[in-house]
Amino acid sequence: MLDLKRIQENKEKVKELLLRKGYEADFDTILELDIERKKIISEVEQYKAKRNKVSAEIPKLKKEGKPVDGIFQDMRELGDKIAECDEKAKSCEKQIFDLLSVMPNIPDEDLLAGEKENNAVIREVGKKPEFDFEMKNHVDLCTNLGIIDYQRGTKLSGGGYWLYRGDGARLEWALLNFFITEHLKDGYEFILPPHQLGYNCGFGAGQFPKFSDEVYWLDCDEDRTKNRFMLPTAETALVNMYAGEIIDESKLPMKFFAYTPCYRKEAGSYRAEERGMIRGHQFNKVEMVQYAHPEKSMEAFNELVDKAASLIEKLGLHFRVSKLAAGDCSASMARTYDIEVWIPSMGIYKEVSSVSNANDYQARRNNTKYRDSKTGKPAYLHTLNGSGLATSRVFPAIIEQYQNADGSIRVPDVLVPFMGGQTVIK
RNA sequence: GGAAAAGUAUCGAAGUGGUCAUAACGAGCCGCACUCGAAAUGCGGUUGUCGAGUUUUCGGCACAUGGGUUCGAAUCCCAUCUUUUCCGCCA
Repeated sequence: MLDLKRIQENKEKVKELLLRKGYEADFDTILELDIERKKIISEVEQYKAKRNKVSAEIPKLKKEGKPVDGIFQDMRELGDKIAECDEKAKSCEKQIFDLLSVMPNIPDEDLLAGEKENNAVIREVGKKPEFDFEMKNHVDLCTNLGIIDYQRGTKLSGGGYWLYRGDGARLEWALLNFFITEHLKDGYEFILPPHQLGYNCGFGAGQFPKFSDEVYWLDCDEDRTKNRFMLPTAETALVNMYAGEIIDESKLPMKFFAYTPCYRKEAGSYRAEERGMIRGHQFNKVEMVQYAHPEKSMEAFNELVDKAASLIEKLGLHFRVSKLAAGDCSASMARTYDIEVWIPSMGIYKEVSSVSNANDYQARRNNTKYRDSKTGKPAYLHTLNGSGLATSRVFPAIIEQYQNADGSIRVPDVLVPFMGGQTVIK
């Protein structure tokens, strides 16, 4: 949710920044509605003040035995006026709210305008592995080893689902355990949230109302605000934990991570060209979230980027870090860096982590505040999130980058302890 | 899923149509006094939000949420949510 005050004070600047995201904002309607709203409120408050004053006198008059019928008549009329104004003010507020609800976050000023083509690689780690044999893709490797069962996954649930089997399930679990262990070392609190969330969580995270078709809905109420959905990322849960609360400043930053599967419809996506486990309807992910003081949120952001990168680095995978152009950041985010791992068979880098700073956008939507020690007043805090990491992209990268000539897979050193000492999958 | 009870500030809790909503009473927290210091005691302060002025301020709204009745609702009525207890089901 954007700050109406910031729009009032810097209309053109905000407009320009949003345009970098490819979003053409119309603020005039909203600003007019706000003026109208204030006018009505000023008016109705005078009526209400009068009603309160008169109401307080009625018991006294009654005690003195004075007639009050005439006053009741006047008050009834005043009551009607109040109801009418309240109605109008509410309508203005609702319109303003609805307009603001669908506006994306303002990108940070240093972001370039445009889409993917303007993303900038800011860091590259390791080298593309070279093979002195004919390299295979992860789908063939996994199928031959029997560690991923695509066919039976499809049999159970349709396209975009697979089964992890045997050493495959073990490798997946080892990855998750490795991530969890690393985050615990860094002092993050481990959370296992519900996978089914209420509408308000989707709204708070900024996914709804605009992207409510991208998740799986439970229940059948026609009114989606009454239904629950399967979370598309643990961020949706973590970022709403403190909705409506005022957090003591001394508790910031608060650092969490959660493991959940992520459920996504991925309707109309690139399924055809993305075989295997690159894009599924259900994948495992460990997600990191920080609640930060606004002045410290860049610091938190850098920490999250470094954490995500260090996980891949420890796995010994070749990857790069990209700073996304404004238009490639998701709607809720002011700034995003992607960590992309090399998938040899595809000849491209694929996102394994997306680290973002929402600034106060999510906090405004779900009303999460901290008490500022300087002013003593509550203020919106900043929320940040980053995958740490999504296994479904790391897994194929490991399979492909660690493949041997005979089709077996060497287990990355850091995972060996989590695989019970096993060093090769064959 | 069924039944009953409950939801008021940081916590416990009183208020059951107007005079007791910033909200009694108790505790916590902050400041001051007493003290060499602490404890104890005493005094004062301690919600959020919106609007108008912006140096002191004034006013509206909020008693789980949303409606309704009324000149007037924490209080009466309806719906929803949550919690607790009991019953049912269950890993």
